[in-house]
Amino acid sequence: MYWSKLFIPTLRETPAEAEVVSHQLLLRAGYVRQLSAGLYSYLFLAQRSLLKIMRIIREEMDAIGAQEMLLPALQPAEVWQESGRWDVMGDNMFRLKDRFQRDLCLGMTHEEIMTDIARGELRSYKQLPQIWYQIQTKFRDEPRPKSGLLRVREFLMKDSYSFDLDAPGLDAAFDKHHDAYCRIFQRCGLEFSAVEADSGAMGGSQSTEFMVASDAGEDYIAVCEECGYAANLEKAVSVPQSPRAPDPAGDFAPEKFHTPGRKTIAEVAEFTGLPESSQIKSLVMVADEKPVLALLRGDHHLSETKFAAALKAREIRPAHPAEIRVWFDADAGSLGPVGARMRIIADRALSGRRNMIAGANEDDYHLRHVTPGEDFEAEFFDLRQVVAGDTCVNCGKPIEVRKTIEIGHIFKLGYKYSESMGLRVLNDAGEEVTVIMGSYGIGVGRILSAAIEQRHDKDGIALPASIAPFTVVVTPVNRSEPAQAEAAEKIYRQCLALGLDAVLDDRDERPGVKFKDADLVGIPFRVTVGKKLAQGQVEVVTRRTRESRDVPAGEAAQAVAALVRDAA
RNA sequence: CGGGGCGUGGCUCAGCCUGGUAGAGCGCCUGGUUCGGGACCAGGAGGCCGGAGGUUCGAAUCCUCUCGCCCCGACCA
Repeated sequence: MYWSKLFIPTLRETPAEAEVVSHQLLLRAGYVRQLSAGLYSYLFLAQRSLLKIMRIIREEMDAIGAQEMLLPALQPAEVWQESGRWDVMGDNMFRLKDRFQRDLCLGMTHEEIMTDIARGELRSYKQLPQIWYQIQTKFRDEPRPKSGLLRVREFLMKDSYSFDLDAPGLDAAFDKHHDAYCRIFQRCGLEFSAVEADSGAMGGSQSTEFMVASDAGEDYIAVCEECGYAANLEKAVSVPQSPRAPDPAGDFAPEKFHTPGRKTIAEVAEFTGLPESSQIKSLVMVADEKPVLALLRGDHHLSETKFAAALKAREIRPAHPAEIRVWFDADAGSLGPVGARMRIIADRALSGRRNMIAGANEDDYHLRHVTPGEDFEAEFFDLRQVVAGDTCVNCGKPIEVRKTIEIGHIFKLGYKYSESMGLRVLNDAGEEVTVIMGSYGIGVGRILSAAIEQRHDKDGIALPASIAPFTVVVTPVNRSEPAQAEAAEKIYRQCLALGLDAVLDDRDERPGVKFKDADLVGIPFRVTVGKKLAQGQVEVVTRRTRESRDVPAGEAAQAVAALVRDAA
């Protein structure tokens, strides 16, 4: 294609509304324009990249025997009511009514639709297993769209769904997806981690998330470089660092002492001269409308996911100050387990500790010599959030915490949808059995954003050839030199003949403008046709590394093709 | 939903406090000179100052309401 004819609206300056790098660059490089909060138009360049990403996804999905479909985005309430998610999804779902006042929604995901298709058609174990997928726009009424294309209200997802007769079948489908996903992300040039994850509102027994390390991300993962353990922070386990100071030995009774104005763990630590790890942190939570006191070591943080899981609670929240006042007759900052009249659950790191500091449930007073199991009773669970510096439960090496972008998530759904929606087949004994399902998502747009987050520099985007909008740009330096224009045109045609995705920068612009734009847009290879043409030479430049080699003009296209092959 | 910030040509922003006929740079158009990392000269187009109400002789500027966008938090298939 000829650049002069293309719509590539690059910006010299960074638009003010963009905060994260990928967003800034997508706007500056003319890939996207924003219509409204969380709604983006994907312009020519973005669409080319997305099509390449989707082609990779299709190739790998097809390779594991998955079949592509196209499903409605507009969906009737009935199927969501059947699965129970019409209520569960709450405000996250876009809902509307048709002219007959029937309830509809815009699909956030397609478990219900796929299950509905399957239950109408799958009758026999002989038809299993099946893997069906779709690449489509999905909708979520985000409370706060943000970070450019990372959290949006309308987004392109690939979702696949597996149907199996039994658990080993599901395991196989899950593993196939795991492997296919690794290949997809590798081909997209991403550095990623597959981590254990919480299944959340999707339901199901086991799930793995695919995460790309990035400061623009919203998720944290815990990783052990040594043994490969990796988990979402919501779920991660670790061995905490030992308390900073040993507990006082001896069998003491709790003893109240005055701590005027000392409310936070840090203030009490400073006041007592004892480290935070010698304190018991008391958090008042409300789980499914019932008060619960959660206890942690002073320097630890509560994992709300683990807390909810421990109580099997659907909804949890911190208690309001007014509630705390009523229940304890003291304010947050002076609370403790001794004498608390509610369910108490404690993190395992408190098990076996003695003579710690805790709030006295009286404003401006704390207790010393508080011993779990003696001075109060609690149920022990793992409630603690992993922090950097903890050690791995498998190998004892240090755990690292990384900020990440979630680009894929695969779930063993189990029987959640097949049970509620009645998807059953006959097995070889003629008995009716419920089909077991899995679901497997990839955020297509997120791959693009994540790739840019990982691969950019001060000059712009540096995507790998596999997903860059063009593979090579041929740039004549001086258009007024007919020889350069002719040579560039010829090289461009040779690139096309070799199957390279090429663009000829035939704009009547100064060379600096063309170089800057090519760098910004992120075309992996550039053939510069300039003054060395007099000696029959042109330059082949690699965007990422800035490496440049002179080659005879007639061999330039071949040289680029070779570089593309090497990179793949 | 709570807290904060911002809405002025396509983009980045000044002007607002202290009301008096709307500015700069970049981009865009025309002509010319240029041509290896976002050129130069000359000429030109383009703005209901987010919207509505109010105060005032007079509002981009002051007041009220409203809409939108961004950030932090809550939330996050």
